[in-house]
Amino acid sequence: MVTDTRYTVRQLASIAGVSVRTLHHYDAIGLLRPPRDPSNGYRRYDHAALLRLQQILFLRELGLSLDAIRDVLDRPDFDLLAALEQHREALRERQRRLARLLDTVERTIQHLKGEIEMSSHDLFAGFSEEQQAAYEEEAARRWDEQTVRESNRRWRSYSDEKKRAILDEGRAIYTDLIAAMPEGPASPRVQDCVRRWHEHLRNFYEPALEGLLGLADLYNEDPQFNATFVKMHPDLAPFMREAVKVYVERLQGHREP
Amino acid sequence: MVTDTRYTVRQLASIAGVSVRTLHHYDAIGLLRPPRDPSNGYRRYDHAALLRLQQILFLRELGLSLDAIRDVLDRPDFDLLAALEQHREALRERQRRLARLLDTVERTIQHLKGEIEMSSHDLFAGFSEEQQAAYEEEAARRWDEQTVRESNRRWRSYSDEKKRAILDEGRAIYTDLIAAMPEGPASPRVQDCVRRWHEHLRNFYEPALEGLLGLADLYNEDPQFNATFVKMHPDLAPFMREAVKVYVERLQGHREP
DNA sequence: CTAAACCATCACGTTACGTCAGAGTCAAGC
DNA sequence: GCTTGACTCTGACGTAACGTGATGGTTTAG
Repeated sequence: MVTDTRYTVRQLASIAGVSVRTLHHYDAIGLLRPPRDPSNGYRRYDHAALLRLQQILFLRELGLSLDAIRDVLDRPDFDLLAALEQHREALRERQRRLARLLDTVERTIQHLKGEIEMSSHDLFAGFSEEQQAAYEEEAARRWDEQTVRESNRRWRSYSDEKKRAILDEGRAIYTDLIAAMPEGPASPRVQDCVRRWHEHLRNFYEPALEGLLGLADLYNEDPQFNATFVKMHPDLAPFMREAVKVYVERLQGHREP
Repeated sequence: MVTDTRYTVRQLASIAGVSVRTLHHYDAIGLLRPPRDPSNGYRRYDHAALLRLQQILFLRELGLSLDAIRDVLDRPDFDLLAALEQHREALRERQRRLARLLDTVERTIQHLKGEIEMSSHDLFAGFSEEQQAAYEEEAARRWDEQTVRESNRRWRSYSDEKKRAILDEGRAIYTDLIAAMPEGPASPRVQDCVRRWHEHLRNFYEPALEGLLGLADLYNEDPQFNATFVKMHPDLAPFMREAVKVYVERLQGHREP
C-alpha cells in the first residue's frame, strides 16, 4: 500500500496558495517540473513536489529570486547560508536607501506644506501667475485645513502696506546676501542676512531650527526652487546651505553648550 | 540677444547624468518631448527641457513612477503633495515589510549556523546520508571557522558511546513529547520534555533563550524542518512552538519578575 | 573625402508572473 | 451517446524602466 497521492495543477495550486499560472511558470523555467500523464499531457504532482514547492515559496518569501532559488535547491552543495548572508546585505542596503528616501520625502512634504506660503510669497518669482492661482486654490482645498488656515490667517492679517514691505524685505535679504557672499558663509554680514531670513520666514509660519536646514537643502535639491535661486545667483543655493548650517550650529551651541 | 542654448541628446544626457536611451524612453512615453530639427529629425532640447528633466529626476529619486511624475508635471492642479503623502505611506509599508523580511532572514541565518549541528545530529532524519555528508563538508569550509570549529570540537570530544546516547536521547525526547501532547503545552510532562530538549541542544551549542523561540518558529516555517516534524507527528511543530513559548516565558519570569 | 562620432528607429531582453485566446479533455446528467 | 461545464494544455502579449545591440542615415574633424 503505497502513498501515491497525485495532484492536478489546480489542486496543488490551491493547497499551496498560488495561481495555476505560477505553477506553469515554475515548470517552464525548470524550477518545478512534474511528470506528465502520457495520455493527455496533464501535469501530475506528487507529494515530493508539494514539499519542494513549499521550499520554493519559503525562499521566495525571503526575497530570493527564482534563479537563486533554483541554484539553492538543485545544487547539492546547498549554498543557502551564503546566499542568505549575501541577500541580507542587499536587504540592509535597500533598507538604508528606503530610510533616506523616506527622510527626503518627509522633509519635502513638510516644506511643501510650509511653502504653500513660501512658494507663493517668498519665491513666487519661480511660478507663473496662473500656475500660482491654481496652485493656491487647490492647496487651500486639499491640504490639512487647520494648518493652512492658520498660516493663511497670519498672512492675511497684515495690511497691504505690510505685505508689500514683507515681500520687499524678502528680496532685499537675497540681494544683500549675494552682495555679502565674497566674505564667506560664516562672516558677520552673511550671518546677519541669515538671521533676517529666519525672521522673515516667521511672517509666514513658525520654523523649527532643523527646518531651516531642510529648507536650505530643498533650495538645492528641488529643481523648481533651485531654478529660482540660480536666477538670482548661480551659487546662491549652495552658499545658503553653508551659511544656514553655520547659523543653526551657532544657535544650537547657545542652547546646549 | 536671446538665450537659445540647444542641446543634443548626448549633451543633455551627460549634463543630467542619464543615458541617451533614457531620454529616448522619456520621449517615447511622452514625458519629455523635445522639438525636432526638421532637416534631420534630431531632438533639440532647450533650457526649459533641462529644468523639466531635473524635476523628473528629482521626483524619480523620491521613488515615484514615471506615470505619476507625468501626472504631477502635466496636470496644472499639481497634486504633488497628495502624491507624496500617498507615496510616503507606500514607502513606510515597504519599510515595515523589509524589516520583517530582514528579521526572518536573520533568524534563519542564525539558526542555520546553529543547525549545522542541529540538522546533522538532532534532525538528520530529514536528510539522506549523502546529502548530509556533502552538507557538512561544505559547511565546515564555508562558515565562520571559529564558530564551526568550536561547535564541532564539542561534538567530537564525545565518545562514540556518548554520541549514540545523545542521538538516542534526542529521539526519545520527541517520542515522549508526542506522547504527552494530549496533556497540553503547559502541562508538567510537556514542559519537562522541553527542558530536556533545551538541555539536549547544549550538546551541540549554547542556545540563548530567544533562540529557542526562533528555533521553534523555524521548525514551523522552514519546509525542510517542517517535513521532518510532520513525519513524526502532524501537529508536533505547532505544538512545540506553544510549549517552547510557555517554557521561555516561565524562565524569563524567574529572571526578571 | 573619408572615417569617427553621433543621430535615428526598430526590436528583443529583463522579473515573475496576470490575463486572455483557442483548443483538447474529463466527469456527469439526460 | 451527447451536451455541458469545469478543467487542462500551449502560446502569446502586457507589465516598468530602461539596457543592449542592429541597421542605416548625418555631421564633423582631419
